[in-house]
Amino acid sequence: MARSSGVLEFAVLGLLHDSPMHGYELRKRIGSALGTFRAYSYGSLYPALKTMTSEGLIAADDASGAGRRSKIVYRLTADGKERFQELVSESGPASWEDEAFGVHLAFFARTNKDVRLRILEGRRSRLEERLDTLRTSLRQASERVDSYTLALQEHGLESVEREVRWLNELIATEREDSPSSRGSKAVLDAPTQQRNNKE
Amino acid sequence: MARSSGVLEFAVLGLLHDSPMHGYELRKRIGSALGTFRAYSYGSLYPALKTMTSEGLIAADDASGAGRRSKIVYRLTADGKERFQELVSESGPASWEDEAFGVHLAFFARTNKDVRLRILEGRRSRLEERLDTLRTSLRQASERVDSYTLALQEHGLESVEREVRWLNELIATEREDSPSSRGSKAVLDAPTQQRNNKE
DNA sequence: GTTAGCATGTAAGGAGTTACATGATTTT
DNA sequence: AAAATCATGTAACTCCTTACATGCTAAC
Repeated sequence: MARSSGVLEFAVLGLLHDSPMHGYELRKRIGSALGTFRAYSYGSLYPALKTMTSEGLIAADDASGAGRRSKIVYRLTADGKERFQELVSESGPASWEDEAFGVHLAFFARTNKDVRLRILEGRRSRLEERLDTLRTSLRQASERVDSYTLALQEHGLESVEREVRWLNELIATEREDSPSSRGSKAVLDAPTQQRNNKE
Repeated sequence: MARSSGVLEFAVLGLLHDSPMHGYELRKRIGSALGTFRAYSYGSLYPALKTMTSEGLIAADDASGAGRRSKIVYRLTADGKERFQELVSESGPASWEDEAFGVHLAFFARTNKDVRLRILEGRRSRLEERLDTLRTSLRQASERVDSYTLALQEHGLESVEREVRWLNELIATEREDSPSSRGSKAVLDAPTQQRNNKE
């Protein structure tokens, strides 16, 4: 029965956590809450809402008084809240990927500090891997390719470098206010978990 | 018969333009030529090569001497060259989208200056629209959302601003060496074409 | 002789968009 | 009363990935 999954489900749960909403509004909020980086069409959203309803994660308060249609307000169920807690606490490799990282960050306020640090540091280590690859390929490229391709790759490299610096600031801020609960050493040493490196 | 389309086709044509290659190598080159921003699996590439062969855009020099399989070298046909010229000369709205813009830039060396300027300026105007939206939503967000969501949106905004500055440099360079062929005024005034603004 | 990397391919399915179809409500 | 925008929904389709299956070739 079409198991719901991914960023869209996560975003819906997170937004409905604040307050019930109908699909149309949900869609706009997803677009702005997730920054630039993701917008969904109704063709994705409405079927997803149906699936999630049938899974019991959300419930439709169908506001049709008489024969009218229109305005279905969705709210989170207890199961939905639980599911959201699961998702928001996930700090493994999957949560440092581009899209997933974005949603996680958007709902950071509902996580605890240890999880936040693990995700931020995980993300950073993921980007550092990418920098390695990029720098290597750029060194080789310098002699083979034209100036445009080079410019493109350099710009890409600098973007990643910028994100790393940005993460460093976030991590520093995170450590600053209240020097972290016990277990801080474990957190500091945490990342660089083995990831499936097929390729 | 499965009309081929999009970034992958474009990239294949562009790379085969340099020299014949087999699929395996094509895949690696696509990954590096297109910077970070796109990599395709074999599950996409090989079927695409088949389709393109059946369309006559590329031809398979099947190097199987006797009963052996393995190593199919693809090369561009006359039709393929023509198709590539069409694609590379396309400077309309579609070419300023993220992915499309990336491929276009990767093959900029095979375009003429007028096309390059139209694409760069188109891309810039597209990003400026995005900046507008982003700045507006950020102004509203400042009072509603938590510091993490804010940080995410600010970082997104700055990334776009950076790309605009980068484009400005590319455009300046483009204009610098040889002050442009006749028709320069038309080129300078060109962009901001009406785009389909449904939303 | 076995592991690693080169090389090609297919089937099933996931995730999302576009285009269409419909209707309610608000604004001008 | 027309136009805009709010609101919901579906069907067809596109594009791509994953997982699997196969075999060659070089290096250790």
